[in-house]
This record gives sequence, structure tokens and C-alpha cells, in this order.
Amino acid sequence: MNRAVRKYLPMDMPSSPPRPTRQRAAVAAALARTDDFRSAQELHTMLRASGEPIGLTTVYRALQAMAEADEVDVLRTDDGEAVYRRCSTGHHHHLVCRHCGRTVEVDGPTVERWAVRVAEQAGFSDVSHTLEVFGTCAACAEKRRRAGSDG
Amino acid sequence: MNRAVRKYLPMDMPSSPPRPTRQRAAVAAALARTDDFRSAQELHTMLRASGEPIGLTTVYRALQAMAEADEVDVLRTDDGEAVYRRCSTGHHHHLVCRHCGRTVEVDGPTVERWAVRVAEQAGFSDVSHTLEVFGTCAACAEKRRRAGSDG
DNA sequence: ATTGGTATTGACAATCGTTTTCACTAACGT
DNA sequence: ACGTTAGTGAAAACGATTGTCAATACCAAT
Repeated sequence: MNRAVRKYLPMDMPSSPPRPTRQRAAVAAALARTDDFRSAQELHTMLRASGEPIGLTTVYRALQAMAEADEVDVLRTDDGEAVYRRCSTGHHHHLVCRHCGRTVEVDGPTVERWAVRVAEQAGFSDVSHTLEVFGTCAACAEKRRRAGSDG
Repeated sequence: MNRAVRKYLPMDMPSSPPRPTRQRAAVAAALARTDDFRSAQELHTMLRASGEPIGLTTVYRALQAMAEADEVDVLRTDDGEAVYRRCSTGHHHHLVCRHCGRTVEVDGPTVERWAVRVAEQAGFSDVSHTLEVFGTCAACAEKRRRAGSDG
């Protein structure tokens, strides 16, 4: 009730482009070096380990900025940790296994069009959206089948 | 990192069914009363407000148990809070104005079908999803048009 | 190159959702 | 009723993230 107010609305605030710094470049470079999702803390450790002096706070801020600029994908692990990965493609969505957290990127012109159409029918313009699909992946389904209906 | 590495049951030892208590029933009842996702803290507040004495810890535990038993869907909001919703309910989506916060409920068989199809193509079953559409409502668009042409 | 305004940095403290601890109580089998 | 065991909850612990604020780095104008 108190803080249930969605603060993740894509509110429009004209943001000036970030000033190029060694630290931001380092974070971007670290992300460029992998295809996996990495947490802020991991990235910080990696950077420090590779001799790049940088503060944890700065890593968080760099990642936030990049996320807002759609330069990285953000998602949350099951235990609430935010993980980041460089954006390969443009706008897409995630298919997440609710048991093991496995993630698949999905792309859907269908939904994109649906969202715009339904919004415009209600008189809304400048449309964006968030979407996540949950399910049980094949591996987990199998695992649970064996466990559940005891052979 | 350790996403799924939390409560791994080696070969799924027969987990004993939870003992029925007033508190667990209350949590279940609270969830049954709504179609929306609710956080543990919200549920706790709601229960207390409705005269049901219950501890926050207990709410968390009840929700965890229900999630593991697939009785509720869990997801994380953008700020990392876990939110719960009873499984399989006729649900709807929201169209939210990013300027004034006005909300319109929308219903979309199109997306529902798309989500299921795309998930099953990836081998996922038992599919659910969350979707929110953002835009500028007609009133706000007009207001901003008058105010000035600052995108 | 120097200067001045401002964005960025980072060590540390604070926040906040969630989990653990632990003494106590309620539910179940006998 | 009795003993065993799971459930409860207040408070403390925990851990990721954010706020604070003095020091610093970047950039444009001089």
C-alpha cells in the first residue's frame, strides 16, 4: 500500500547524455566481454580483479544509466538480485522458467502491434510496454513429473 | 549466480504436506480475494487491517510454501520486491498513462494466445505472463501539446 | 593552459525486503 | 493427556541497492 506505487513507470525526464569516463567505459567493456547475465557485484569484482580501480556505487550507477538507455538488459534472479547483459538485439521479451530461472529471449511482432493497437483505441499515444512470460521449462517439467506422481 | 541453487531436493524427498493453520488459511484467503499480484508486506498489512493477527515472517513463509507447491505465481517487480498471485485466474492487463497515472483495464485474447504459443515452442508448459502497456493518454497529450513542443 | 561550472566518483551510512534465530505454542499420533 | 514435531513471530541478521557528500574529473570558454 505504502510503497506499492509503481515507480518503474517510464516517466519522461529529458536526460542529458552521460559524460564519458574511464569507469563507464570499463563497465561497458566488462559487459562486452561476456554473453552472460552478470550482477553489479560480480562486475565490480571482475573489474577490480583486472586492475581497474572502480567503486561499487559507480558500477551500480553505470549499469542503471545503461539500462535506462536500453543499452543493457536487466532482469532479476529468483533471489532478487539484478543481473545485466549487453543488449544484443533491440526490444525483446523474456521467457523465464519459474523453477530454475532459465531464460529465453523471445521476439514478438504480434504483441508489439497488439499493444500499440489496444493503446491507441483507448486514446493513448507514444506507447511502450513490459512483458514477461513464465512457464515450466522442459527439464523442470520432467523433473517434477518424476517427483510428483510417484511412479 | 546461484539462481536455482537454493532448496534443491536431491531426488525430491517426499515433502510432508503443510500443517493446516489459521495463518496459512488467512494468507490463502487473502490471495483468493484478488486477481492482482501482491507483495508479502502488502498481504501482511491487509490481513492485519482485516483483524487477522499474523506475523510478517509467517506471511513470508506461507507464500514461500505456496510458491513451491505451485499454488501461486511469483515474480519480481523492477525494484526487486517479490509479488504473488494465485495461480490460474482470469486476468487482465493495465494500460497506464505515464504522465497522470490513469489506468485502463485491457483484455487481450491475442496476447494470451501469443504467450502460450511462443512458450510452448520453446518447450515451456504451464504458461503465465505479466504485461503492462504504457502510453500518454489523450488528456495528457493535449495538455502537453498546449504547454509547448518539448518532446 | 587556466578557470569555472557541473557531472561523476567512491567510501560510508542508511534503507528495505527478506531470512534466520530461538523460545514459545499449536497440531497430530498414540 | 503426553510427547513429538511443525508452525509462529518478535527481533536480529543479512545482503543488495541507494543516498550522502566531499573530493575529483570532464568540458567549454577564456
